[in-house]
Amino acid sequence: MPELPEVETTRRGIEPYLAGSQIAKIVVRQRQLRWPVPANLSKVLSGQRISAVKRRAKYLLLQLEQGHLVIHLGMSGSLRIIEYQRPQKHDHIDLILSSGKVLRYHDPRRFGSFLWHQGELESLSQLADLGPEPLDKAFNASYLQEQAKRRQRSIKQQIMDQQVVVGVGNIYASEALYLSGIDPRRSVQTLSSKECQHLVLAIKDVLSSAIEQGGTTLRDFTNADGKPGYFAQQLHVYGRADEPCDQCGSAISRIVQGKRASYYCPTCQT
DNA sequence: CTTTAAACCTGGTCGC
DNA sequence: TGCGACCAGGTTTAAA
Repeated sequence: MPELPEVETTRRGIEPYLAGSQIAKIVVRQRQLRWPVPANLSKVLSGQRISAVKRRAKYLLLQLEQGHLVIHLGMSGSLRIIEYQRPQKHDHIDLILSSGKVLRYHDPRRFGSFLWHQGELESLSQLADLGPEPLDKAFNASYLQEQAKRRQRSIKQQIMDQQVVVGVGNIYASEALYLSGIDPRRSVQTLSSKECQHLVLAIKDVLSSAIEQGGTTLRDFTNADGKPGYFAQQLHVYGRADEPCDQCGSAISRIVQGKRASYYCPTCQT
């Protein structure tokens, strides 16, 4: 389910349990994820202490003594902290702490990943070509306009490109374009600096408020039965084809761009 | 180099 | 109730 807010919410949820604690062992029930889970993972990681729980883009990074455990939730992955109990369907990996608590990885579609990376993060290929974090100062209007010169494509595809800016997935791309009043089909080069400014602010807004709302449900995070603290974000256009626009009442349109659905208001977004 | 399509998977929904 | 088609929040890799 994860876009950046869900990943950050997950990070905040698991950090208190993981930071400073020691890994007892790792149990892998299904190693066929996006990439195969390393066979010797438990042997390599057992006994190591987790010094920090970090995030870069949609990757979660568990900093250990000798490297990082690199976790991606793909399209359907989730992590939660539980007291040990019998694994359910699609509970692929347990990271068992010395305390007895378990970090359990669940992922029906298995597009996620669970990798061990020894040494410096800079040498990790998955992180090498990523753009700035959306909530960072480096992601601003002039940067976005500068990036627009490099390629010819729609603004929707531009902001979903992880090399341009990380963490903007299909839902929040549509939402941010709605909030800034920009038609998703517009070519990047046609955006004025004012429009770039609006779009950047909208992206920061929609992501940070989603993270904030995630925080309000974090108390549910350790619930054995429940989903991790995912939240019902108020969505203006995503998934609302043919429903009336909140602002003007026009029917929301659904189109396909780069094989992904885009939703927008044909009246408010120009 | 850019751009597009296919691939990795399971599960839910919709129409017949 | 069953079956096929299509859809799903991501990213990499191959092909054009």
